[in-house]
Amino acid sequence: MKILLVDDDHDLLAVTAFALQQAGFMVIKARDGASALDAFMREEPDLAILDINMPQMNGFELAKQIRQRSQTPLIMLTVRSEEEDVIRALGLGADDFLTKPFSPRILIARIRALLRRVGMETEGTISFDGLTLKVEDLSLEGLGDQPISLTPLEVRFLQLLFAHGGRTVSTERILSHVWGNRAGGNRQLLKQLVHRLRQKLEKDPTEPRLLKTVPHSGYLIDRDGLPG
Amino acid sequence: MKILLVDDDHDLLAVTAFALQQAGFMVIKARDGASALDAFMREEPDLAILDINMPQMNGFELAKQIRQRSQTPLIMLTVRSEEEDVIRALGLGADDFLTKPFSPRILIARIRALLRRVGMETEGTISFDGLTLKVEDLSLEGLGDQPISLTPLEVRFLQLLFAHGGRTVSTERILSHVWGNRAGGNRQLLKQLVHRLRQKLEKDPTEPRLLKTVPHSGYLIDRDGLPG
DNA sequence: TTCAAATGTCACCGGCATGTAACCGGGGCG
DNA sequence: CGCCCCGGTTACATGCCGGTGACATTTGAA
Repeated sequence: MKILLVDDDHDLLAVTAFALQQAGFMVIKARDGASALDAFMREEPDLAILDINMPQMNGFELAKQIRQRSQTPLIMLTVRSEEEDVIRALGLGADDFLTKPFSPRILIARIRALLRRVGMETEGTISFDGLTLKVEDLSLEGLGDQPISLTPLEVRFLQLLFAHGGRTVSTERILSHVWGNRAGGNRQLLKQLVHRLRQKLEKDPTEPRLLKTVPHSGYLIDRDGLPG
Repeated sequence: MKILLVDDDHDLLAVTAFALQQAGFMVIKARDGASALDAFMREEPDLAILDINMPQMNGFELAKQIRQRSQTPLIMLTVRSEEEDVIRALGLGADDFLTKPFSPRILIARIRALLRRVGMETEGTISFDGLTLKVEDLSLEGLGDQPISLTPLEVRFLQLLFAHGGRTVSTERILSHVWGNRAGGNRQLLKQLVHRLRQKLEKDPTEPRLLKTVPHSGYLIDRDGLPG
């Protein structure tokens, strides 16, 4: 999991980066808005943490620039705890906001919560209406007596559908989530993934009850399709 | 957008609920964990805000119970700002965490950010007089018992009519909205779209009650044509 | 290195959404 | 009366999308 960390305070940058690395994240560092945007484009991090007060380009502008390009989760930091700042940051598209000084453990907990919400968390489990997806075990429980073992791609796919709790997820979203930008809009990849997954999950893969297609839109996990 | 608000402090519950209603949310209130869980199952809110300190069942346990069933966005509240509480709450599946006292504006901003991240902030549905157009699902509910599935073009068309809530929309406007510039003023396209849509929506497509023609002008959705 | 699982690529099919053409009937109008 | 514009209707053509099976390639563990 790759995180872009942007702050002009050298010491804080170092100590926060260290904490994140301890927690198992790969950290890209930047010290001003311009180079941060550059690094963002080059490295394509899974999440970005931006300080608001910076030379060159401040955090607000940087957040705006990033949001124009991608939906990457954003957490913003500031020393000031002005109400206006928080509202402005969240309004610009930031997902969370922390006031300095903050505990590294809390930052990490919030990162995890955010990654979980976007379906990118690589630890723990996600449950949905009787089904439990064990991310680390690559398995899904709650269908038959036996847990069903999954492949890494299948887990990433189900994570996204679970995180959206029964609502339709568009094919574009799925493609970018499972394959990243590398996918190149290749729908064939998704067709195969769905096909293979249905062989495992559905009693009758011809008539899907759980993993349903919404034509010209996307896919969804359907609670009505569950036994009982 | 329906929000479940749970807090045992009567005054705070009232004032927060009021602020949320002002912001345009529908609020379900509960004052303890047990009845909150009950209300959650019954109302199926789009988001829940839980206080941690509560009689019967505390916020942690409530969050855990909810998370076993669904991925509904959760925001947790507490007076104590203990680091352990925050980490525990986020670890249990909460998406955000606020320490009392908090500004209602910030709560609302964080709600919006969360809904946006989950994809619920977008115009996912448009309602008009008992009819609900679900854009993501390409479906229309409120006519028969079953939702009616639509095509992408039909959704774009109905989006425009719904947005104009019962007023006539000119053919030119429809053409450019549904087909963009590519339409080239081709009336035939619209004729077909209307015809096919009436086959789905109208009981007697010969005698339209819902999707009416305004000769030499355009089309409109007619509330009088609705049952009941 | 070897082998099996996971993933990517190709080709094809069937169905449906959409586009296109032709025709019908009414009404305004000369 | 005869013309034509309009909206509705029927019929058919076309292309895209999703599903499927077969096969190639990559990856990872033994």
